Order: sequence, then structure tokens, then C-alpha cells
Amino acid sequence: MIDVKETMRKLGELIRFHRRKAGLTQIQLADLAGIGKATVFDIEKGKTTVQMKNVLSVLAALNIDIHFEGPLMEQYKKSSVKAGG
Amino acid sequence: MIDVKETMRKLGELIRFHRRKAGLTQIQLADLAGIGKATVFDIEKGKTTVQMKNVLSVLAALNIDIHFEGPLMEQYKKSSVKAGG
DNA sequence: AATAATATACTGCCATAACAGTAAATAAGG
DNA sequence: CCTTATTTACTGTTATGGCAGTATATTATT
Repeated sequence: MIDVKETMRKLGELIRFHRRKAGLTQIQLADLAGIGKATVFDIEKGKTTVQMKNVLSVLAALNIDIHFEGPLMEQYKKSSVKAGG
Repeated sequence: MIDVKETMRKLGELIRFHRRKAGLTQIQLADLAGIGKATVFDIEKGKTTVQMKNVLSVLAALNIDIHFEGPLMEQYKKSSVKAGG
């Protein structure tokens, strides 16, 4: 079960870890992702009110994939294929 | 590799699918998640500028889990355990 | 210790996300 | 078709996220 604050805290940790392993400063990552350095800092700090596009841009820059696991995924995948998604 | 717009479009689809299967209207889901109905609509529509907390609240309400897959996950998990997280 | 590099914190300004309320459009059911 | 429910769209207001710039704190290097 998702806890908003805990999820964002852990995501911040994960991003920081990957950024450092990639040898990037916050500013370099911000430039790579096309966002401001303060926003990178906020994300790493676990701020919950950051925008999806900024988080996803950072994840893309670090080659981190995101995915979702719902109780109806099998059913969804089938219907999604049928609908052409 | 993450594409921001495409990721949000698909997430919107996934959420809408789960909401309908759960027999909820957008208003009911909004109330459950503790956010406004317009925001639920925006999320389902794939808007990229919605806030993380709003998306996560909706996912929580629908019992959908989120997780991340980075190139350094194994290494990260070990260091994360060591650090106690 | 001194220097440099990086991270953290703070400040104003601006753009806009979130919201409630409402209205129009679409879908569902009788 | 008509009625009802739901979704989509729009409006005005308020709150705040994102940003550049800057300052301070922390960390690393010599």
C-alpha cells in the first residue's frame, strides 16, 4: 500500500544514489533533465508536491524506469492490447 | 526509456480502467483520494504537470503499487539495507 | 588550515496547478 | 425518445511550485 510521504522519501534516495553513481552533481542532473537545480534538490529531499513531469524527466536522465502494479493488471493488459495501447 | 507524455497517458488509462472496474465515478475517486474531481480528470487525461502527491493518492485509493527499476538497483538495495531504509 | 567543489537553504517573482462551482456534452438505462 | 448519471470542459480565485540568484554549510582535496 502506497504511503505518499514514504514513497517520495525513498524515491529521493534512489535518485540521489543513481545520480552519485553516475558522477553527476545536482546542477548537472538538473541540466540533463531540463529542470532547475532547486527542483532536483526538492525531489531528492522527498518533497511530495513536485510535478510528475519533473520527476519523470529526472528518472529518464538516470535511465530509471517506472511501473505500476495493480490488482487488475492482467485484465488491463489484455483490454489495452485490444484497444491498441 | 521514459517518455514523459507517453508515461502519463498510459498511467491515466490505467487509473481510469481500475476506477471503472471498481465501480467508482471520478467524484467518488476524488473524495476517496482526498483531492478535487478536476484533478482526477486531469490525471486520467494524462496531464504531465499534476503533483506527485495527487497521483500517489489516487494510486493508493485504487490499490495500485508503483515501483522503480534502475540499472543499479541491486547495488542500491544492499546499500539501502546497510543504511537501514 | 586553506581552497575548491558541492550541497543545502533562503528570497522574490511569475506562472500555473488545484479547487469549487457550473455548464455543456456524452453515455447509460428505462 | 426521454431521463438520469457521468464525463468533459470552462471560469474565477487562491495557493504554491518552479526558477534564478544568492548565501551559507558541508564535504573533499591538497
